Amino acid sequence: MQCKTHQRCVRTALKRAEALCRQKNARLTPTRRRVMELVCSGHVPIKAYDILNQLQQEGQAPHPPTVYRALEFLLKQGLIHRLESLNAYVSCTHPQAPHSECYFLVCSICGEYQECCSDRLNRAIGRTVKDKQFHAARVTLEVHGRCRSCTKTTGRQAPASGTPS
Amino acid sequence: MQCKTHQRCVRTALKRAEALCRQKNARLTPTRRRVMELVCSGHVPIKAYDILNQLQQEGQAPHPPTVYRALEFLLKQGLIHRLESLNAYVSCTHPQAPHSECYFLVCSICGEYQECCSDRLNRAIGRTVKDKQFHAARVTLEVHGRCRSCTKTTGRQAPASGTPS
DNA sequence: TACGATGTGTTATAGTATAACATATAATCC
DNA sequence: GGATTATATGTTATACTATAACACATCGTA
Repeated sequence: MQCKTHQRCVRTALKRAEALCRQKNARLTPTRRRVMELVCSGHVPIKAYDILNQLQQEGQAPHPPTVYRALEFLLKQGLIHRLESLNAYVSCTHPQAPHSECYFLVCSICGEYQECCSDRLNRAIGRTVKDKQFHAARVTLEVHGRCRSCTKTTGRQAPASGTPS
Repeated sequence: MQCKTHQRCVRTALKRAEALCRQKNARLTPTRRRVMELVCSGHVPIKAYDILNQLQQEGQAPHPPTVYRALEFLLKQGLIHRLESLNAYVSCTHPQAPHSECYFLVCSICGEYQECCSDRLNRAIGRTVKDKQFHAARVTLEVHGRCRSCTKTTGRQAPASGTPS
């Protein structure tokens, strides 16, 4: 984990989500809040059906649409992102910033991801696209490989999914 | 379509695929060849089940694994690519070149795609990744937007899927 | 020809996502 | 407050995407 006390990290993210929704006059209902919390709960992308299973263990017995609707809401508010190459969701690390494009580095060993926004990359993509006289609306950039700590500790194994930090 | 006579374009791609497989001692069986042909048949990404349906209309009655195996083979040979953001497949425009990374521009209006390899982009991604001390193994870069001709002809509609060029 | 490797057929099922319609809750306006 | 509208959720069913597992066939070669 990149943070020492991940619980605090989650609390912060939720506080930010609440503030942002209030500001946008969007309703962060209990279900949506709980889904947000689950997406934040690790530094690892989470799948829709893992969220569903988790909710079902908690006494609620929601059906898939409930989860997908919550995810859709959170995506729309910019609170989370979807990783296309994994069919999985991650929380946005800077939801308050009016962000252009976000890029993701995903470690194939430990499963953790980093989100990065790079002007350099934006410019490079912008130029390439412009060369082709293409008008970009949405950019998906996902890099899979080994993160720093997994490159150092070569044989490192992926932790059990859902491990708290 | 970007080419005048798309049939020739397909023939060329198939010839290239044959040569490449011969060279690599890989077996381009009739099924694989036919799947390759279908992937090449438009400048539009094609879905696995569209391939399946097409094959089923042709008298063969293959099951999903047949199609996915053929796709897997073609991916492995570098003859096609998978677009993660669409769950769809496209033929590679330069299978013979030992290519590092390929980027895709996909038009949301007409559905056509362009494949581009850019050293500039490679460098920019390489630098960003290096900054994070990340070791990249696979890069997914897919840009959705409007292609040149759809930007010119604003109201242009997507052609019926499967239209030959 | 016998053997191992590779490719295909077949059945079943896992995993991901949404359509469509009913019901409930919240926000607004009179 | 009560009617009205908009938004959110519940529920059922189904569509779409992909793979596991095992049987059978074919190919290349010793």
